[in-house]
Amino acid sequence: MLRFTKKTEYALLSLQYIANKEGILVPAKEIADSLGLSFEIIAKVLHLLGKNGLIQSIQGAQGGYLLNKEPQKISLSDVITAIEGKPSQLVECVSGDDPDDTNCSCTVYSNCTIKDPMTIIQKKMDEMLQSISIQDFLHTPIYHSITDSTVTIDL
Amino acid sequence: MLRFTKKTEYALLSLQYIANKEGILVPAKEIADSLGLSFEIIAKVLHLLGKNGLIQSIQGAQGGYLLNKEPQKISLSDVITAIEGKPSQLVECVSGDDPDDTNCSCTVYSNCTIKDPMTIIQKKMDEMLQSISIQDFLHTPIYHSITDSTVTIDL
DNA sequence: ATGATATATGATTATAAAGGTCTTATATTT
DNA sequence: AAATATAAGACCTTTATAATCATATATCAT
Repeated sequence: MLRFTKKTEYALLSLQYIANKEGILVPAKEIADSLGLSFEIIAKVLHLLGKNGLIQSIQGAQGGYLLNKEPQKISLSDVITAIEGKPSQLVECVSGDDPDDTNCSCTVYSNCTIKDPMTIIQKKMDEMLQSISIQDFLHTPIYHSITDSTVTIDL
Repeated sequence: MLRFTKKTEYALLSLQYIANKEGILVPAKEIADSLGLSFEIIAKVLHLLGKNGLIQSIQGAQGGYLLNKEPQKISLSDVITAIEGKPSQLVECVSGDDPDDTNCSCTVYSNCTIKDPMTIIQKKMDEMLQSISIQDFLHTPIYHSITDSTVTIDL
């Protein structure tokens, strides 16, 4: 359906939140409360982002998360890959980075007649997803959190 | 999950097939047989393409389908919209053509902090989908159908 | 007219993906 | 030891996808 999953959406919101804190350890609960979402789901998303090196996790009391790279070095493509476990694939048999791959398990079409154009489309999509970073999600007009009363206004 | 649906895939294969016939009426059964897919599913896809003006349908014996516009005037965006009933939306609340829309029903985030960047991403995606046409799916190296023995080789 | 061919359309069913909750384990600080 | 916080897997519900089934309608050929 060509739609981001909710988890990807939550990941972007969380990364935006963490980035706006600039280096301060942020616990999952704070993010969940701020977004009005359940702790469990945000914890799961953050865990995936941590496992894939996008954020750093510090366990234990006073623990939390912080970015592991600069916002402009975390691409939308990175986020999707971290959350979904593999890069975006518009169709099952086209991977993008491997243009001549024979991973095509579709026995439906004896000779696949759309693979070549699909590979080009996939490549365009990848370029787009890689060109967008968390930096593009910062400096929103008004940023407001519940647990902390600072209001950032971008002029 | 950022993936084309099977119906969209079938629509592209069907449009490619019809376009390659250049003006000859093609019945749904011929396309289904050629692709090794069920008649019912192809008929349903073709019906949607017809209802949305991408192809023309002629009912009755000796009937079938043919393109209603030139291949370069049928965009990937048109195909998706025809099949899914509405344009592609990366997130529920961002429509693309209406940048200041307040269709955002998400009560989750009191102030949505990702809407603006999402609108930009949606716009980029729309541009990409509109830039690709059925023309880009033609002239594949080898085209072979079961019901007719012609083989087109693109040099 | 009528039978054959072909599209139109809704109902139904099965499978897969998404979304979310619950539970237990582990790590760290105070 | 208690409190705080992440790690990770099991489980359940809902939604979307995929495909089939069934029936109605339109047109051509005889």
